[in-house]
Amino acid sequence: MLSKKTKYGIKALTYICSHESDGAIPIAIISEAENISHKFLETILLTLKKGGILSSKKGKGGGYYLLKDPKEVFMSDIIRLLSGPIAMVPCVSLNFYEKCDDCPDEETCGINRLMLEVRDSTLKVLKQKSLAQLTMESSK
Amino acid sequence: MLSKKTKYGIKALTYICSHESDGAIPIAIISEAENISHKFLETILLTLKKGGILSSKKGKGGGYYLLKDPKEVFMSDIIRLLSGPIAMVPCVSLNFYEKCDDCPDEETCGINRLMLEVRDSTLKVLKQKSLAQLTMESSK
DNA sequence: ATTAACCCTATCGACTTGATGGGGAATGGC
DNA sequence: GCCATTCCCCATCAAGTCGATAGGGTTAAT
Repeated sequence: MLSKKTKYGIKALTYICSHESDGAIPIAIISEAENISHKFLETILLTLKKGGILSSKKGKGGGYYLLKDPKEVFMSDIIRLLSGPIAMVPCVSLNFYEKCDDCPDEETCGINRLMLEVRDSTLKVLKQKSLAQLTMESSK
Repeated sequence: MLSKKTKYGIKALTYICSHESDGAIPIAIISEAENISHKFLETILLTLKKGGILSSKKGKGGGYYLLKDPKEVFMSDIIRLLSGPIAMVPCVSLNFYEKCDDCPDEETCGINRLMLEVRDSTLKVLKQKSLAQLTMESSK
Protein backbone atom coordinates (compact mmCIF):
# COMPACT_ATOMS: atom_id res chain seq x y z
CA MET A 1 0.00 0.00 0.00
CA LEU A 2 1.06 3.50 -0.80
CA SER A 3 1.92 5.37 2.40
CA LYS A 4 0.36 8.71 3.18
CA LYS A 5 3.83 10.13 3.11
CA THR A 6 4.25 9.23 -0.53
CA LYS A 7 0.73 10.25 -1.44
CA TYR A 8 1.23 13.61 0.25
CA GLY A 9 4.53 13.98 -1.52
CA ILE A 10 2.98 13.44 -4.92
CA LYS A 11 0.15 15.83 -4.15
CA ALA A 12 2.53 18.50 -2.92
CA LEU A 13 4.68 18.13 -6.01
CA THR A 14 1.73 18.43 -8.37
CA TYR A 15 0.63 21.51 -6.45
CA ILE A 16 4.04 23.10 -6.74
CA CYS A 17 4.20 22.09 -10.38
CA SER A 18 0.89 23.70 -11.26
CA HIS A 19 1.82 26.90 -9.40
CA GLU A 20 5.34 27.06 -10.71
CA SER A 21 4.97 30.56 -12.08
CA ASP A 22 4.31 31.91 -8.58
CA GLY A 23 7.90 31.29 -7.57
CA ALA A 24 8.76 29.68 -4.25
CA ILE A 25 5.76 28.27 -2.40
CA PRO A 26 5.70 28.09 1.42
CA ILE A 27 4.79 24.88 3.21
CA ALA A 28 1.81 26.53 4.85
CA ILE A 29 0.12 27.23 1.52
CA ILE A 30 0.51 23.67 0.30
CA SER A 31 -0.49 22.11 3.59
CA GLU A 32 -3.67 24.13 3.66
CA ALA A 33 -4.55 23.60 0.02
CA GLU A 34 -4.00 19.85 0.15
CA ASN A 35 -5.09 19.23 3.73
CA ILE A 36 -1.79 17.89 4.91
CA SER A 37 -0.38 18.30 8.43
CA HIS A 38 2.08 21.17 8.22
CA LYS A 39 4.80 19.45 10.19
CA PHE A 40 4.48 16.16 8.41
CA LEU A 41 4.66 17.90 5.06
CA GLU A 42 7.82 19.59 6.23
CA THR A 43 9.68 16.31 6.52
CA ILE A 44 8.35 15.16 3.18
CA LEU A 45 9.47 18.24 1.30
CA LEU A 46 12.81 18.03 3.02
CA THR A 47 13.25 14.51 1.73
CA LEU A 48 12.34 15.61 -1.76
CA LYS A 49 14.86 18.39 -1.45
CA LYS A 50 17.61 16.03 -0.37
CA GLY A 51 16.61 13.84 -3.27
CA GLY A 52 17.31 16.63 -5.70
CA ILE A 53 13.77 17.19 -6.92
CA LEU A 54 13.01 20.35 -4.98
CA SER A 55 15.00 23.26 -3.71
CA SER A 56 14.07 25.91 -1.21
CA LYS A 57 14.51 29.54 -0.30
CA LYS A 58 14.54 30.67 3.31
CA GLY A 59 13.16 33.83 4.85
CA LYS A 60 10.33 36.05 3.80
CA GLY A 61 9.06 35.27 0.33
CA GLY A 62 10.73 31.90 0.61
CA GLY A 63 9.35 28.42 0.07
CA TYR A 64 9.87 25.40 -2.14
CA TYR A 65 10.30 25.24 -5.87
CA LEU A 66 11.07 22.60 -8.46
CA LEU A 67 14.73 22.06 -9.14
CA LYS A 68 14.22 19.78 -12.11
CA ASP A 69 12.09 19.97 -15.20
CA PRO A 70 8.76 18.33 -14.29
CA LYS A 71 8.96 16.39 -17.53
CA GLU A 72 12.10 14.76 -16.13
CA VAL A 73 10.72 13.84 -12.73
CA PHE A 74 9.24 10.36 -12.85
CA MET A 75 6.89 8.67 -10.47
CA SER A 76 9.48 5.98 -9.85
CA ASP A 77 11.89 8.64 -8.54
CA ILE A 78 9.33 10.12 -6.18
CA ILE A 79 8.18 6.78 -4.83
CA ARG A 80 11.74 5.56 -4.29
CA LEU A 81 12.58 8.65 -2.31
CA LEU A 82 9.51 8.51 -0.11
CA SER A 83 8.69 4.81 0.21
CA GLY A 84 11.97 3.13 -0.58
CA PRO A 85 12.27 0.14 -2.88
CA ILE A 86 9.71 -0.55 -5.55
CA ALA A 87 10.49 -4.25 -5.64
CA MET A 88 8.50 -6.55 -3.39
CA VAL A 89 11.57 -8.45 -2.21
CA PRO A 90 14.97 -6.90 -1.51
CA CYS A 91 16.76 -9.49 -3.64
CA VAL A 92 15.29 -8.04 -6.84
CA SER A 93 15.63 -4.38 -5.94
CA LEU A 94 17.68 -2.29 -8.32
CA ASN A 95 18.40 0.59 -5.96
CA PHE A 96 18.14 -1.14 -2.59
CA TYR A 97 19.47 -4.62 -3.27
CA GLU A 98 19.91 -6.92 -0.31
CA LYS A 99 20.24 -10.67 -0.07
CA CYS A 100 17.21 -12.38 1.42
CA ASP A 101 18.18 -13.86 4.77
CA ASP A 102 16.23 -17.06 4.25
CA CYS A 103 16.71 -17.81 0.55
CA PRO A 104 19.95 -19.78 0.06
CA ASP A 105 20.15 -19.43 -3.72
CA GLU A 106 18.57 -16.73 -5.84
CA GLU A 107 19.13 -18.71 -9.01
CA THR A 108 16.72 -21.46 -8.08
CA CYS A 109 14.24 -19.30 -6.15
CA GLY A 110 10.88 -19.12 -7.85
CA ILE A 111 9.80 -16.13 -5.80
CA ASN A 112 12.86 -14.23 -6.92
CA ARG A 113 12.05 -14.72 -10.57
CA LEU A 114 8.39 -13.94 -10.16
CA MET A 115 9.07 -10.75 -8.24
CA LEU A 116 11.62 -9.73 -10.80
CA GLU A 117 8.90 -9.82 -13.42
CA VAL A 118 6.57 -7.86 -11.18
CA ARG A 119 9.22 -5.24 -10.54
CA ASP A 120 9.90 -4.83 -14.24
CA SER A 121 6.27 -4.38 -15.17
CA THR A 122 5.65 -1.96 -12.31
CA LEU A 123 8.71 0.03 -13.11
CA LYS A 124 7.73 0.28 -16.73
CA VAL A 125 4.57 2.09 -15.71
CA LEU A 126 6.15 4.29 -13.07
CA LYS A 127 9.07 5.33 -15.22
CA GLN A 128 7.00 6.54 -18.09
CA LYS A 129 4.74 8.82 -16.07
CA SER A 130 6.30 12.20 -15.33
CA LEU A 131 5.27 14.79 -12.80
CA ALA A 132 4.31 17.05 -15.69
CA GLN A 133 1.90 14.47 -17.04
CA LEU A 134 0.31 13.73 -13.69
CA THR A 135 -0.13 17.43 -12.98
CA MET A 136 -1.85 17.98 -16.28
CA GLU A 137 -4.22 15.07 -15.74
CA SER A 138 -5.13 16.17 -12.25
CA SER A 139 -5.96 19.73 -13.19
CA LYS A 140 -8.69 18.67 -15.59
CA MET B 1 7.31 -5.30 0.47
CA LEU B 2 6.25 -8.90 0.56
CA SER B 3 5.55 -9.95 4.15
CA LYS B 4 7.17 -13.03 5.62
CA LYS B 5 3.71 -14.40 6.04
CA THR B 6 3.14 -14.38 2.31
CA LYS B 7 6.61 -15.60 1.51
CA TYR B 8 6.24 -18.47 3.97
CA GLY B 9 2.86 -19.24 2.49
CA ILE B 10 4.23 -19.53 -1.01
CA LYS B 11 7.12 -21.67 0.17
CA ALA B 12 4.82 -23.96 2.10
CA LEU B 13 2.54 -24.34 -0.88
CA THR B 14 5.38 -25.19 -3.23
CA TYR B 15 6.59 -27.72 -0.69
CA ILE B 16 3.18 -29.33 -0.45
CA CYS B 17 2.86 -29.22 -4.21
CA SER B 18 6.12 -31.00 -4.84
CA HIS B 19 5.30 -33.66 -2.24
CA GLU B 20 1.73 -34.13 -3.31
CA SER B 21 2.07 -37.86 -3.82
CA ASP B 22 2.91 -38.33 -0.12
CA GLY B 23 -0.65 -37.48 0.86
CA ALA B 24 -1.37 -35.10 3.76
CA ILE B 25 1.70 -33.33 5.08
CA PRO B 26 1.93 -32.24 8.73
CA ILE B 27 2.89 -28.69 9.66
CA ALA B 28 5.96 -29.92 11.51
CA ILE B 29 7.49 -31.41 8.36
CA ILE B 30 7.04 -28.22 6.36
CA SER B 31 8.17 -25.92 9.14
CA GLU B 32 11.37 -27.88 9.53
CA ALA B 33 12.07 -28.23 5.83
CA GLU B 34 11.48 -24.57 5.08
CA ASN B 35 12.74 -23.11 8.36
CA ILE B 36 9.49 -21.52 9.36
CA SER B 37 8.24 -21.08 12.91
CA HIS B 38 5.80 -23.90 13.53
CA LYS B 39 3.14 -21.76 15.15
CA PHE B 40 3.36 -18.98 12.63
CA LEU B 41 3.05 -21.45 9.80
CA GLU B 42 -0.04 -22.82 11.47
CA THR B 43 -1.92 -19.57 11.08
CA ILE B 44 -0.76 -19.25 7.49
CA LEU B 45 -1.93 -22.69 6.46
CA LEU B 46 -5.19 -22.07 8.23
CA THR B 47 -5.72 -18.94 6.16
CA LEU B 48 -4.96 -20.85 2.99
CA LYS B 49 -7.43 -23.47 4.04
CA LYS B 50 -10.15 -20.91 4.67
CA GLY B 51 -9.29 -19.48 1.28
CA GLY B 52 -10.09 -22.76 -0.37
CA ILE B 53 -6.60 -23.61 -1.58
CA LEU B 54 -5.71 -26.20 1.01
CA SER B 55 -7.62 -28.73 3.00
CA SER B 56 -6.56 -30.74 6.02
CA LYS B 57 -6.99 -34.03 7.77
CA LYS B 58 -6.92 -34.20 11.54
CA GLY B 59 -5.55 -36.86 13.81
CA LYS B 60 -2.70 -39.26 13.33
CA GLY B 61 -1.48 -39.41 9.77
CA GLY B 62 -3.16 -36.08 9.12
CA GLY B 63 -1.81 -32.89 7.66
CA TYR B 64 -2.42 -30.48 4.82
CA TYR B 65 -2.99 -31.20 1.17
CA LEU B 66 -3.92 -29.24 -1.93
CA LEU B 67 -7.62 -28.86 -2.55
CA LYS B 68 -7.25 -27.36 -5.99
CA ASP B 69 -5.27 -28.30 -9.04
CA PRO B 70 -1.91 -26.50 -8.68
CA LYS B 71 -2.27 -25.36 -12.29
CA GLU B 72 -5.35 -23.45 -11.19
CA VAL B 73 -3.82 -21.76 -8.15
CA PHE B 74 -2.39 -18.41 -9.15
CA MET B 75 0.05 -16.20 -7.35
CA SER B 76 -2.53 -13.43 -7.27
CA ASP B 77 -4.85 -15.69 -5.25
CA ILE B 78 -2.19 -16.58 -2.73
CA ILE B 79 -1.01 -13.02 -2.26
CA ARG B 80 -4.53 -11.69 -1.87
CA LEU B 81 -5.26 -14.22 0.83
CA LEU B 82 -2.09 -13.58 2.79
CA SER B 83 -1.27 -9.90 2.17
CA GLY B 84 -4.61 -8.45 1.18
CA PRO B 85 -5.03 -6.08 -1.75
CA ILE B 86 -2.60 -6.06 -4.63
CA ALA B 87 -3.41 -2.47 -5.56
CA MET B 88 -1.34 0.30 -4.00
CA VAL B 89 -4.36 2.43 -3.16
CA PRO B 90 -7.72 1.11 -1.98
CA CYS B 91 -9.61 3.12 -4.58
CA VAL B 92 -8.28 0.94 -7.42
CA SER B 93 -8.55 -2.38 -5.66
CA LEU B 94 -10.70 -5.00 -7.38
CA ASN B 95 -11.30 -7.21 -4.37
CA PHE B 96 -10.90 -4.74 -1.51
CA TYR B 97 -12.27 -1.51 -2.95
CA GLU B 98 -12.60 1.44 -0.62
CA LYS B 99 -12.93 5.14 -1.28
CA CYS B 100 -9.85 7.15 -0.36
CA ASP B 101 -10.67 9.39 2.58
CA ASP B 102 -8.79 12.36 1.24
CA CYS B 103 -9.41 12.23 -2.49
CA PRO B 104 -12.67 14.04 -3.31
CA ASP B 105 -13.06 12.79 -6.88
CA GLU B 106 -11.56 9.65 -8.36
CA GLU B 107 -12.25 10.83 -11.89
CA THR B 108 -9.81 13.71 -11.73
CA CYS B 109 -7.28 12.04 -9.45
CA GLY B 110 -3.97 11.45 -11.19
CA ILE B 111 -2.80 9.03 -8.54
CA ASN B 112 -5.88 6.92 -9.04
CA ARG B 113 -5.24 6.54 -12.74
CA LEU B 114 -1.56 5.85 -12.31
CA MET B 115 -2.14 3.21 -9.68
CA LEU B 116 -4.78 1.61 -11.81
CA GLU B 117 -2.19 1.08 -14.49
CA VAL B 118 0.24 -0.32 -11.94
CA ARG B 119 -2.35 -2.69 -10.61
CA ASP B 120 -3.20 -3.97 -14.06
CA SER B 121 0.38 -4.65 -15.01
CA THR B 122 1.15 -6.31 -11.70
CA LEU B 123 -1.94 -8.44 -11.86
CA LYS B 124 -1.12 -9.53 -15.36
CA VAL B 125 2.11 -11.06 -14.08
CA LEU B 126 0.65 -12.57 -10.94
CA LYS B 127 -2.37 -14.08 -12.65
CA GLN B 128 -0.40 -15.94 -15.24
CA LYS B 129 1.95 -17.68 -12.84
CA SER B 130 0.45 -20.78 -11.26
CA LEU B 131 1.62 -22.71 -8.24
CA ALA B 132 2.46 -25.60 -10.55
CA GLN B 133 4.81 -23.41 -12.59
CA LEU B 134 6.52 -21.91 -9.57
CA THR B 135 7.00 -25.32 -8.02
CA MET B 136 8.61 -26.64 -11.18
CA GLU B 137 10.98 -23.71 -11.45
CA SER B 138 12.03 -23.94 -7.81
CA SER B 139 12.84 -27.63 -7.93
CA LYS B 140 15.47 -27.19 -10.62
C1' DA C 1 -8.01 -44.52 25.44
C1' DT C 2 -4.18 -42.62 23.63
C1' DT C 3 -1.79 -40.00 20.61
C1' DA C 4 -0.88 -37.18 16.64
C1' DA C 5 -2.27 -33.52 14.47
C1' DC C 6 -5.23 -29.62 13.45
C1' DC C 7 -7.56 -25.45 15.41
C1' DC C 8 -8.28 -21.22 18.19
C1' DT C 9 -7.23 -17.26 21.37
C1' DA C 10 -4.23 -14.27 23.63
C1' DT C 11 -0.11 -11.99 24.33
C1' DC C 12 4.51 -9.94 23.52
C1' DG C 13 8.41 -7.07 21.76
C1' DA C 14 10.03 -4.65 17.97
C1' DC C 15 9.19 -1.79 14.39
C1' DT C 16 6.67 1.55 11.40
C1' DT C 17 3.48 5.25 10.54
C1' DG C 18 1.50 9.56 10.97
C1' DA C 19 1.37 13.40 13.73
C1' DT C 20 3.07 17.01 16.96
C1' DG C 21 6.01 20.27 19.65
C1' DG C 22 10.04 23.11 20.56
C1' DG C 23 13.61 25.33 19.14
C1' DG C 24 17.33 26.72 15.94
C1' DA C 25 19.30 29.01 11.56
C1' DA C 26 19.02 31.63 7.54
C1' DT C 27 17.00 35.26 4.75
C1' DG C 28 14.79 39.56 3.34
C1' DG C 29 12.60 44.07 4.65
C1' DC C 30 12.75 47.93 7.43
C1' DG D 1 20.92 45.96 13.46
C1' DC D 2 16.44 44.24 14.40
C1' DC D 3 12.51 41.49 13.38
C1' DA D 4 9.25 38.75 11.07
C1' DT D 5 9.15 34.93 8.10
C1' DT D 6 10.35 30.65 6.60
C1' DC D 7 13.05 26.62 6.24
C1' DC D 8 15.49 23.12 9.11
C1' DC D 9 16.40 19.67 12.77
C1' DC D 10 15.48 17.00 17.01
C1' DA D 11 12.73 14.42 20.02
C1' DT D 12 8.56 12.33 21.31
C1' DC D 13 4.01 10.01 21.08
C1' DA D 14 -0.15 7.02 20.07
C1' DA D 15 -1.75 3.63 17.21
C1' DG D 16 -1.14 -0.03 14.38
C1' DT D 17 1.30 -4.03 12.20
C1' DC D 18 4.46 -7.98 12.09
C1' DG D 19 6.59 -11.99 13.44
C1' DA D 20 6.79 -15.03 17.01
C1' DT D 21 5.27 -17.72 21.00
C1' DA D 22 2.34 -20.00 24.58
C1' DG D 23 -1.52 -22.64 26.17
C1' DG D 24 -5.14 -25.10 25.57
C1' DG D 25 -9.14 -27.30 22.89
C1' DT D 26 -10.98 -30.48 19.21
C1' DT D 27 -10.84 -34.18 15.97
C1' DA D 28 -9.77 -38.64 14.21
C1' DA D 29 -6.85 -42.81 13.38
C1' DT D 30 -4.80 -46.70 15.76
